[in-house]
Amino acid sequence: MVVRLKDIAAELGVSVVTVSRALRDRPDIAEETKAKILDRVKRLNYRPNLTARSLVTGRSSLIGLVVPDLIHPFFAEIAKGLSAKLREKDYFLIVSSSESDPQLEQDEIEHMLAHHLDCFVVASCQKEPDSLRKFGDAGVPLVLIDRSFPRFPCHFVGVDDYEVGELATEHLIAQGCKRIAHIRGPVTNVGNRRAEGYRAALEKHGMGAPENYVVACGEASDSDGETRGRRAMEEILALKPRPDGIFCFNDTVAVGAMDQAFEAGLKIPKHIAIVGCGNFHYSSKLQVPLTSVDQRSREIGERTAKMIMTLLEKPPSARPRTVILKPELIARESSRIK
Amino acid sequence: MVVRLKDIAAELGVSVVTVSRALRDRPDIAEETKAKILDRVKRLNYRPNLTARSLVTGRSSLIGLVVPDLIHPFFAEIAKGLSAKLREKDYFLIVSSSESDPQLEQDEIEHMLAHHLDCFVVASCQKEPDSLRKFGDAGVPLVLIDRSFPRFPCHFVGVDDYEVGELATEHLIAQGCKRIAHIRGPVTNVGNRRAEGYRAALEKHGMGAPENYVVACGEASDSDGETRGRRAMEEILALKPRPDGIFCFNDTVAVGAMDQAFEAGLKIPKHIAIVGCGNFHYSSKLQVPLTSVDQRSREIGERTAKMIMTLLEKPPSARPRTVILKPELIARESSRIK
DNA sequence: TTGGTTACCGTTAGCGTTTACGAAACACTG
DNA sequence: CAGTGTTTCGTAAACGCTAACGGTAACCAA
Repeated sequence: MVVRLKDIAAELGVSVVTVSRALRDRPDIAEETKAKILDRVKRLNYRPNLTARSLVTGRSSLIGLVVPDLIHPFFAEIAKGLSAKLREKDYFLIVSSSESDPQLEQDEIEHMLAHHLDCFVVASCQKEPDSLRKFGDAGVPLVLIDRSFPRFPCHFVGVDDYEVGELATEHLIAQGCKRIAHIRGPVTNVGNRRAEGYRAALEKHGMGAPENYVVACGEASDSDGETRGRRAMEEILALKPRPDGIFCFNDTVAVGAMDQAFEAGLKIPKHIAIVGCGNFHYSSKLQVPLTSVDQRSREIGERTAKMIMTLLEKPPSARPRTVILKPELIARESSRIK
Repeated sequence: MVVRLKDIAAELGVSVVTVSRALRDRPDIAEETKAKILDRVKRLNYRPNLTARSLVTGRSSLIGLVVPDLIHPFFAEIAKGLSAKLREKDYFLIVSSSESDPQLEQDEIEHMLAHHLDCFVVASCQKEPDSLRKFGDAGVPLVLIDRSFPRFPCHFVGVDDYEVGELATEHLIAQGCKRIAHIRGPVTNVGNRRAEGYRAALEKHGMGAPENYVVACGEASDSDGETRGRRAMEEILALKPRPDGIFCFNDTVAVGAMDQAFEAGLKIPKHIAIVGCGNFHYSSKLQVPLTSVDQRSREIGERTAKMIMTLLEKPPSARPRTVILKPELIARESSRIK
């Protein structure tokens, strides 16, 4: 049924190795025989069994991608950019969604390791990086994206989240906001750094913010981000004096926050200015187009692909490689106070 | 470095096969030895090499998914539902985005076939199904989703697109629209069936529509769907008398169409009612919340996973299995005429 | 001629696992 | 006690491919 190397070899009266050589474009084969073989290969519609090849070469041409949520535009963009670049080098992407569940993430990674993938790309939802050390043990390169860990040196591609918080807050200040609140994300490096950037920007302008101006909304990257945004906004709207500007952890949360504000009869940006993060492709289409900090998801995917290639081509270097992209603020209606 | 069956066998003084039996929970092994082996397996953190297993069993536990666009919420949802269900049975998903390019789709499928996946799930952008016949030749089950082909019997999961067109159009009629136009999608089964449903609904109510009320916008599933929607809307707005209701091929196109209407100074739904298709998760958050026909993407993913399981467990049956889901209209502001 | 190089191709031995088969030990039957 | 069945294990072969090595023939320089 399915054609093997052996079949082609038998038909042409050559050895299996010779056919293999022709297919992999090896130098030690005569042009004439090579042509003959390739012709037959094409006519028989032969496809090399990559599983078998993988077993002997130890390379599978498969890359693992584990993200918290595949629907989330940020990760979907990354997956797309990554997949597109990898395709050029004949690599495939195996994806898995951890649903922001650290245990599930661990299980999936453990399972993926059994498939002997060439490299892993993980946007990890772990609190501590301990479980990620198994990659080192297994000798498989790991590239973290979006989220890194302090004191865990590892290849990384993402934006500087401190800068994200700073950028958003500076913008609100420039728009004339006096009382700027923050709906912060989970207690992870990302959440912490954005909050730090937010505080730093305020202090730089001699503004500061009371403790209760920072409201946590939990694991905001999953699908109920909107609900979390609504709940956080409820708290914020109860504050006195009411904040006049909010930096939201991401656009999903911002959408929920805006909904809640509308229900309370408030106008955006007149009463409250909103800045989100992620610049999802629908953020410009919202009822009130949302100002957002772009996280360069497409570039993250592409740069990650590039990093993987150098990682796989060159001998494993001890030094972790890092690509930090500059976030970019896209100003829209939701923060246009003037 | 990496532990093999052989290593465990050597440490315990048993044969490789015995260890293999313990791991796969085979009956012909003593409980005592099995416990001893499993204990050692756990302590050494052994992971079976699934590549090697795959080579001999002929099953890889990998499923291929090829869709036109990974960012597209419809396909992203499908990927998520599929991946979640497959995980329960220890299957992984290899994804690829064809970018709505038939040639690219063919190449990717061809390449994927070399990896000896257990099953393929394809939302094909081919005009003709000829290139899909290779699955039959290769003996790999194929499940088409979202898009099927007339006169090409194949496993299929999706909604009835004729019904989609009918449902959307009936709704516009019920809302009191008198001149209903259609921004149609590509000349594929999906595009054709929706247009047929649209025409049928009109005729059923004795309305009909002039030829130029149907405007094509091309391959609308890719990322520039909005631009295509705008261009199509331009044509429609030039018609006299101007249509008062439009059924758009999908929500992305509808967004573009609405933008164009806004720019022309029109109000939605007052001057023109809009119905989209797909019910993307942002459609309810738009400037004017969009009425849309839900395509049950999550269910498609899950039902596809279920179908794959029966396909892989049971002997290959000749009869193609088909799951046709009922589309559901979600009424929102964009068509609320009263 | 001899020795050395090069071009080309085959033989052998795996890669890590599973399947098929057989053997040993033991218990049970008549 | 021979014969039969059952339980538990090992040996050998295979899955389809590639890496490593060896061998042959042809050609060239000394």
